[in-house]
Amino acid sequence: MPHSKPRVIYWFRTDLRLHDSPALQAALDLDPEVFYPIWTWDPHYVYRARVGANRWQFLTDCQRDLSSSLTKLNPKQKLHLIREAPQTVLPKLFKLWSITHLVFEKDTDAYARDRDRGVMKLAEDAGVEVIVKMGRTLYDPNELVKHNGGRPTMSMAQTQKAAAALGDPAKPIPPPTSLPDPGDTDLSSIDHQRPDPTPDLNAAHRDLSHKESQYTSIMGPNKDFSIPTLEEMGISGATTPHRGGETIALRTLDTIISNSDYTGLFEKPKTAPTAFSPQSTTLLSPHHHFGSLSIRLFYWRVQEIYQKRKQAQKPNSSIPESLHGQLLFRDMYFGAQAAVGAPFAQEVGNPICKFVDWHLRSKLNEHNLLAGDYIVDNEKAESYFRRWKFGVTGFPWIDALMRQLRLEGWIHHLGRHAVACFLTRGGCYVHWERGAEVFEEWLIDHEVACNSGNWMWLSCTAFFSQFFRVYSPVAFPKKSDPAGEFVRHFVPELKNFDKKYIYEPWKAPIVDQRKWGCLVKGRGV
DNA sequence: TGTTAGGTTGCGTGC
DNA sequence: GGCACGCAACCTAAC
Repeated sequence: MPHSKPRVIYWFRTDLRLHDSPALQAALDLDPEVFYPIWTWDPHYVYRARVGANRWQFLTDCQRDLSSSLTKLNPKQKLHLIREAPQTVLPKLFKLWSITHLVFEKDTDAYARDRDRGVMKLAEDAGVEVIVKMGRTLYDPNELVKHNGGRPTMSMAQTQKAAAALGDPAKPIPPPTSLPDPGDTDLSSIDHQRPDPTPDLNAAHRDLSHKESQYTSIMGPNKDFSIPTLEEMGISGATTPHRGGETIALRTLDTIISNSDYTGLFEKPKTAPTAFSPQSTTLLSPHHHFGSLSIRLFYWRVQEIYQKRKQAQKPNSSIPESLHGQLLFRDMYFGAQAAVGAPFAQEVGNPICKFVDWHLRSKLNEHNLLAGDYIVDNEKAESYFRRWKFGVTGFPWIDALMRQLRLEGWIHHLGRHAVACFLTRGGCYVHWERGAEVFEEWLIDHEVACNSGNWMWLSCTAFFSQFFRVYSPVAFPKKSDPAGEFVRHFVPELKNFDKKYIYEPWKAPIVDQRKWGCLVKGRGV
């Protein structure tokens, strides 16, 4: 039976918000007869991407918050979380729900691009119209590249120039004030396809005493499209204090914006990487990753502050150190990624990445893409790598950062510089791809474009080449934390050490080491 | 085709 | 404590 009004699936992915969503707006502008906000619980991310407990928690925080916001707009609505791969379940939904339109925000990562290309073909086959809108960055990365002569955006100067040609970023659009009903949602007639759980890159995070049950039923254990719990994922050990969701994101943004001096004078290089509780930067990056905060809303609210301060003749910081600069850096990396494509996250086949004969090179698959494993060419390098990962190098500054990363899923940008420099050109000569994989696993704000870009930057393989600028694990943290409070917090075995030795405890006399309760250098070593 | 200046965020020294 | 300077295996846009 032909339908006069559109029947729309809105496919949420990394755009977990209602405010300033061009794609959501486009879906609602269709004036749908029925509207299905869905999330597909994709086995690719569950098993084949590296995602630790803290990021799973952040994601499900965002999903729960979004779902409750949808319900507030229409009590019949929620985020319909469907536990099957999008590639297999979407065609079944198109048919079952007589869908006319599929709408989603563009995702620029390699897997997502392939997935979306496939899904668009399936939609075409089913006679479903697809609407895709860019909403993740200040500028469409492809447009930035076009205005950079078709080349990857490799510096802030290039990015600023291309951005200037494109004009101001779009103004944010308000959230919807109402939502149409969903139609019939029962999926029990669907032939549920459960994924193959092997190989499971996240096996280390699964608690073997719990059996995972995330894919047992397509609508969840209570057949209500519930968001999977960490228990259902078989994952335990989320330890981060940083929580997700649009509500928290908007509240955090308000707090930042309400501090005119902080917002107007923000200069990244002057923020302390040793500050914790509270941190010295905004901690909004995970919200940008999951889309619980619009990048354009942040940009324009900061712009308002700049304007007001200018009128009051107060100083403002400027790009690249300013808050606007931080947002533009993100666009620079997205632009570079867009021009390079899938090899952006690796060295081989990546035209912007310089070859260095690092230890622990990646194994590649038949397409010359990372195979998920690496070659141990050198036992010492492997040992350095493992000690780096788990925060037992013996350099307190490095160990404190890596422990904070594992525990909280976030470390300051300059802390990331310090540990990345240390693992690669600064000390261990381990391949930057190893470090990037650890960040992928542990960061709650992991973003392929920014992560790969920053690792190439710090390893001097792209974007940056002044190899002689090395972060000292002793001198660098001293600048902002001479007493070593950060180290004392995250490496508590050193908490009694005198500040004279806090960054190089091996220099403390053995008698003092005994007195302070931690023997760094035993006799005979 | 050559030269030059500049690049978000270094360190150690000396004043 | 703050600043200037040398270090010196770079890269590349702009002229």
